[in-house]
Amino acid sequence: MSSGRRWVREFRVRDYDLGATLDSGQAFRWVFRDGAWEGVVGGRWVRLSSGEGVIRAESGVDPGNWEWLREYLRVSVDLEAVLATFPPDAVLAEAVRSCRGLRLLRQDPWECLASFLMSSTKQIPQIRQVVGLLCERWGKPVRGSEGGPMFHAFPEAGVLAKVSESELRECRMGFRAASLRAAAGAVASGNLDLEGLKALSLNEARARLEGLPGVGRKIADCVLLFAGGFDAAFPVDVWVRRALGEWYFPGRTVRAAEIMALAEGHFGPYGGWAQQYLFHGIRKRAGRVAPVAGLV
DNA sequence: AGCCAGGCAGAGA
DNA sequence: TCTCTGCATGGC
Repeated sequence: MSSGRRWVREFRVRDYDLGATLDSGQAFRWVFRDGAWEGVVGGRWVRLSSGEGVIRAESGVDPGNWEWLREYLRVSVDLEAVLATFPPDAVLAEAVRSCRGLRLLRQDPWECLASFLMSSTKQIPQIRQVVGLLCERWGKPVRGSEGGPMFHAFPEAGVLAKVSESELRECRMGFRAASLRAAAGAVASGNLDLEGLKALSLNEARARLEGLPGVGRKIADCVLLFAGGFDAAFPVDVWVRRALGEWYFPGRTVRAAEIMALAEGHFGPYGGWAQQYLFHGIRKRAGRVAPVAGLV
């Protein structure tokens, strides 16, 4: 083991469940090891753990002023204020109770888009595997500490744009490879300005993303919610569809249009957060969530 | 062994 | 506008 210098920063937080946040299907690169979460954010390795009213971040290389991590974790978001915007219904109250401290991250738009492009009809552990393979093969090497083991950043769009479809398929992503390659080309060429989406309306930004092959309503909403700052974007996947159907329309079959109308109209300006509570809540109930607790 | 997974797009009704 | 289907791959 290296005994070199370590940089540490503690963020004062309350009601922040790091495990639920990092392992609820928003991001796919966090690994829980020796009591902490290890990952790479914006090309920087970091190790996160929960303490008494704080999130503790460590790195073995100079992290600068840590603002990149504060932004990623959205430490300054007032969760109580977010929850106060939720409609007062019993279903949502129960979901919030079962996932106390779950928060949304602010991720890099390219990593988020690419990851969710590879996600369709895959289980979360499988998505993690595919993303991991992609990073190992084409991501820039990153060290967590002087002389320590090597990690990898998420591959840049410009790199993936030059990779052949069959090489991408070697990362086990199957038919999704062509879409990933096309998206990488659009981003690398400047044809699609992901940062610029943040200045658009939700509908405009969504339409831009849906212009990419392989990106429909659901993947677009994931990117807008998890990376674009659109807290009202409400991705509807199989789990959320199940939760809305079972809990808001119990005992009968529901048409897809009814689900979408509820998703768009019921949950308010932080609907995406409500969506994440419903998603994590029903997956928890189904036994699909690893029991790593840690509410600060 | 067969069904399902943080979907999408094209075809046919 | 709805429903059906193929697409790759792996977990359960």
